[in-house]
Amino acid sequence: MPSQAATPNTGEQQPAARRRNARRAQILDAAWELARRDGLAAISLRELADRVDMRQPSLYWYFPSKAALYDAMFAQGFAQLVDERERLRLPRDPIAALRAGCRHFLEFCVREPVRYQLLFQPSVPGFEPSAESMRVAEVALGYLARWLAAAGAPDRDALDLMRALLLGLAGEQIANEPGGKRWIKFADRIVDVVIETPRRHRA
Amino acid sequence: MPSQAATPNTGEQQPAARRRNARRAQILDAAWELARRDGLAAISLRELADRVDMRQPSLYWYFPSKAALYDAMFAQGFAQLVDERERLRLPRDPIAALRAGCRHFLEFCVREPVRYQLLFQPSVPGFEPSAESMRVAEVALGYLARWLAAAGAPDRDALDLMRALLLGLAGEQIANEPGGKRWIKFADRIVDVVIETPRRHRA
DNA sequence: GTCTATATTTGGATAGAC
DNA sequence: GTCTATCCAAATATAGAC
Repeated sequence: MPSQAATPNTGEQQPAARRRNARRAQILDAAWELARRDGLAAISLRELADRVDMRQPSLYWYFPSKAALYDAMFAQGFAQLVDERERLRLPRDPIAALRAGCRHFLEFCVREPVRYQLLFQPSVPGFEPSAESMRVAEVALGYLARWLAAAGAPDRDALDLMRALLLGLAGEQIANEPGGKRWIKFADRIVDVVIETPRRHRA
Repeated sequence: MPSQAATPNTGEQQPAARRRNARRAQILDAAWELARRDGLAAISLRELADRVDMRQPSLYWYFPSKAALYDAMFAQGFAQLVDERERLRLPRDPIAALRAGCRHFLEFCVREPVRYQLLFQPSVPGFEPSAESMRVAEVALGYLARWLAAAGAPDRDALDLMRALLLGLAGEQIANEPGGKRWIKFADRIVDVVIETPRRHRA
């Protein structure tokens, strides 16, 4: 997992700030590694510090609390999603574009199950993302909303349904057959459902 | 939540065993209560013991470990689902029956979010249900499989898809609007998808 | 910025008397 | 069956020197 967007990183940075951000990114990388191995909730600051050749209290110079660490991971995860979506080369046809975008989203989820859990499931007992991190999450959701609107489904129901069905497929794929396609192969089918059925079901 | 099926309860029971099972059920009830308040992973054996007027070590006479407590909750949750499904009065028409069964499932999930998390999400860090508990879970899944088969979708794909879409709706409903219908109102629509689309999508 | 040392809390689990 | 007493491990967080 690339250690991008560990910090807003907007504008110029003094060398000191640059080094600090690089170290933060390094810590985040190690945190994801531990999360992959033991689960998100089981990240230990002691072991995390070991991985980056630090003593545990030194982490507090980079993150004021463990919750802040989770929050940074949360924001980083959505920043990665936004970044990948920005780089996608989508077909011109809006429906084909929506399909491709959804397929990418499913692949994004199953590629890193632990990231999926942090971003889309209430996975860490006491953790709630900060308002700033939620904004990044909403930016990511905006892409799906625009793809849907371009494909002829601009309403809230379509977005709700699309999100739920995609997360349902991703969740089952990850829980039951990580690495396979038994669930995510239904991607195109559910896209058709969302953009086709509103006419027939006048709820 | 009724404290049923705390224990297999098959055959006759000596009075001593009966009292023990009643106490187990009482402990389970209190555990669900704590889970609702603080989350599943945050259940503390000390506070749990307080709730049933015991000292913490006494719990170990009823459950050999905390994992065993979670396992009993897991089995109990699925037993409740099976029990409710057994009592359902379904329409004769197989498609209408499938719809009703799915609507009930969604209602079952949103009625007790913490139970949904334990049964259908990897919610407690180290917990894995025992083989015996998994059998109860499979019995529950069997109902959905039979309803689908009767409605003309006997294949594995239909069951996979149905499960994923239902869990997707339930998960979003619980996460974003507990108590509402913004997602579960799509129940009938996704049922139609699963039983109608196989023809058109020859995957 | 990073360290040592430590505070503080909390948790699950066990031993053994009664 | 239930208790008291205790163990042991692990965690986050803080204080303050350098």
